[in-house]
Amino acid sequence: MLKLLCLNTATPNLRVKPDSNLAFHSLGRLTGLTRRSPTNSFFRACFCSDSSDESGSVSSSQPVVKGEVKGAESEANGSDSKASSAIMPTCPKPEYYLTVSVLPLPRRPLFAEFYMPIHVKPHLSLMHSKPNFFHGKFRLGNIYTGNKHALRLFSSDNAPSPIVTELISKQQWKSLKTHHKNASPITLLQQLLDSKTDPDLTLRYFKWSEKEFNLSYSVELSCKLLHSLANAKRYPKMRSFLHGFVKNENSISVSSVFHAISVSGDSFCANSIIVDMLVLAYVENMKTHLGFEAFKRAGDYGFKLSVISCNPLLSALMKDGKIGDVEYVYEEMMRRRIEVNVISFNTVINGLCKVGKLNKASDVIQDMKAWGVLPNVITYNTLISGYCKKGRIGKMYKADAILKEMFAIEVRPNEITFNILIDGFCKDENLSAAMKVFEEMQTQGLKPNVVTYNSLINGLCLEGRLDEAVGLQDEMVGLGLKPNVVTYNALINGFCKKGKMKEATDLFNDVVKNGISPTIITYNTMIDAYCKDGRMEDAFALREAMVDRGTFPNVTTYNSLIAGLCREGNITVVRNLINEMLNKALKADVVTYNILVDALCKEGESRKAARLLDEMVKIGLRPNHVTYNTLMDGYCREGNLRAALNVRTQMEKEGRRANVVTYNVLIKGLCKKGKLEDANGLLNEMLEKGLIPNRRTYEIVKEEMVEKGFVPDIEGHLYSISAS
DNA sequence: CTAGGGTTAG
Repeated sequence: MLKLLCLNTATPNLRVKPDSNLAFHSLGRLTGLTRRSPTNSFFRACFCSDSSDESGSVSSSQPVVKGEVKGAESEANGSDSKASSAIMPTCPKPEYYLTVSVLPLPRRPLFAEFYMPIHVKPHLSLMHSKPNFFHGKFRLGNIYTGNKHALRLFSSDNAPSPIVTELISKQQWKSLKTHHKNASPITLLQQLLDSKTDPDLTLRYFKWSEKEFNLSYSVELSCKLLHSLANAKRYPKMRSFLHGFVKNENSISVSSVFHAISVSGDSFCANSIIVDMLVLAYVENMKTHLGFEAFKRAGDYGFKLSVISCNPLLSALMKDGKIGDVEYVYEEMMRRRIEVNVISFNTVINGLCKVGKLNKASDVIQDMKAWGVLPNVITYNTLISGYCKKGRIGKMYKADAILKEMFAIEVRPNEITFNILIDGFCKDENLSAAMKVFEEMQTQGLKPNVVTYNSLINGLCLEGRLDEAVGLQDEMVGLGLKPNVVTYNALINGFCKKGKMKEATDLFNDVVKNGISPTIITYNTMIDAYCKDGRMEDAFALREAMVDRGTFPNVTTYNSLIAGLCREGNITVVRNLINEMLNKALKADVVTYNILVDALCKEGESRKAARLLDEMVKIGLRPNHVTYNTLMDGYCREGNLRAALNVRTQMEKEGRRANVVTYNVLIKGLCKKGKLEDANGLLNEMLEKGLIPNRRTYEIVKEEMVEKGFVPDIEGHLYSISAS
C-alpha cells in the first residue's frame, strides 16, 4: 500500500562528507527550511506532498521531487546564506542527518523517516506552500548508529510491544535503549501515540528520549501528545509540557503551532484547552506578544479561551503599556463570549486609568454590571486612583463622588481607598481636605497605616510645613508605626527643598542609624539638593559613596548632576558625564534632553536646542510639554516670537495641547515685545480653555501688564486671576 | 491574582 522512495544515493546510516552534494528523491516538496532555537542545533524542514490518493496513503512509483542537497547552515556562526563552508570546521562531528517524518494528513497517519545529511539547502524552486506536508528536522550528530535502514516505514497498525510499554512504565531506560536500538525514537513515539497507550507513559518516553538522544520532536508530534493528554484530562501535565515547549522554542511561529494543533487531533474541546494553555504559557514566559498573537489566532480558528489565560494576558499587556491591545482583548472577550470575571474587568479598568481614559474606565463599570459581575472594592479603588492621578480639574470632586457611590451600593471602602484619596488631596495641594479624609477614615473604624502617614507627611513637606510633618512622624511612632525609607525620603526632600541642608543631612544619617537602607531615591534626593546648593563636590562624593554601598546611579542621578553642572556652565564636564552615562548602558531620557535644551536656551543658543529636539525624536524619545515650553521660552527670550509660536504649532501637531506654562511663556514673550493686546488675547484664550492660571501667571500679568498701566480685559475671569 | 506612599527638567 505504501511505497516510498529511498534516497537514491542512500546507504544505510549514510555518512557523507560535510560539503558533499547529495541528490535525493522524496515524495514531497520542501516547503520551508527554518532555523530552530539558537541553542539547539536544529533546522526544521517542511515538505509538501505532491500526491496522495484517496486512502491518504502516498502513492508513487516515481520520485516526485528531486531535491538537491548541498551547502550547510551554521547556527553557531550565524548567517544563513554564507555559512556553507565557514561552519564545517567548527562542527563537532562529521555526521549530519536529516530526519523526516512523512505525515499524509488528515487521513490515518502513515509515517516514514529517513536520514539525510544536514548540508541540505533546498533549492528555492522547490519551495511550495501546500499545507500537506512532509516535515522533518535537521540535527547535528550521529543519532541512530544502530540503524541499518535509511528508510523505515511503519503504519499506525503497529503497536508498541508490551515489553516496551512495560519498560517505560518502570522507567527501565537502559533496557529500553537496548531493546529498541533498531528502531528510531520517532517510530516508537508514533506507535505509542497511535496505540491506546497511557498518555502518561508516552509523555515519560517523550521526555526521556528527547534528552537521551538529544533531539527535539516535531511540533506535530508534540501536539499529538498534547491531544492524548487532553483526552485523558492530564491538565497539569499539559501545562508544564507547554511551559517547557514555549520556553525552549524560539523560532516556531504561532501560526505553525496552531496548524499543528488543529491537524493533530480532532477534538474541538481539546484544541481549545491546548490553545488556552498555550496562550498562558507564552504569557508566563514573558512572550506576551506571542500570547497576544495566539489570542487573535484562537479567534480565527474559533477556539474558545478562558479567563485562565485571558486575565494573565490582559495583565501582561497592561504592564507592557499596550493599552490598545488590552482594549482589543477585552472587546474580543465580550464578542467571543469568553467568560469574564471581576479580575478581567479590574485589569482593563486599571489599564484605561493608567492612560487617562477615565470616562472609558467608568463605562467598563457599566459593562460589568450588564454582564452580571459586581464591582468590588478593588474596582472602585482603581477608578478613584485613576481620577486622583490623571484627572483634570475637579478630579478630587469626582473621586469623592465615586466614594459616595461605593457607599450607596454597599461596597465598603478599605484602608487603601482612603489612602488613595488622602494622597490625591495632598497632590492637589489641598491638605485640609486630606486631613478631613484622614479623620473620616478613623470614624469609619479604619486604622491609618504607614502609607497613610507617608502621604500626609509628603503633602506637608511639599507645602513647606515641616514642623507639622515631623509632628505627624512622631504621631505615627506613638501609634507603633515605624517610619520607613519612604517616610524619610519625603522628609529629607522637604528639608532639602526648603534649603535646610543641615537638617536634611541629619535625617539622612538617621536613616542608616535606624537600620534602614537608603534607596536610590534617598541618594538622588540628597545629590540633587547638593547640586542645587552649588555643592558639586559633595554631590559627586555622595555618588561615590552610594556606589560603595552597592546602589548604582540611574538616569535621575545623572540628570541631577548634569543639571548642576549646566547651572555652573561647566559644559566640558557635562559632556564627560553624558559619555560616562552612555558607557554604563544608561539611556538619556526626556528629562536629560530637557536639561540640555534649557541650558542651550539660557546661553542664547535656541536654534541648537531645537536641533536637540530633532535628535530626541530620532532616538525614539517623545518630547513633552517641558521640552516645548523650554524651547519656546528660549526663543521668546531671544525676541524670536515667530519661532516660539512655530514651536507651539509643532507641539500641538504632536498631540500636546498648550498648558498653563505654555501660556505663561508666550504671554510673557508678547509682553516683552510690547504686544500687550496680543498677550491679553492669549490670556483670554487660556481661560476659555478652562486652564487655571497659576502664581506665575499672576506675576507676569502684574509685572508686565498692570504695572505698565495696561488693565487686562478678562471679564468674567477677573476673579480667578486675582485669586491665584 | 486586579487597588495605595518617596527623586530629576519648563
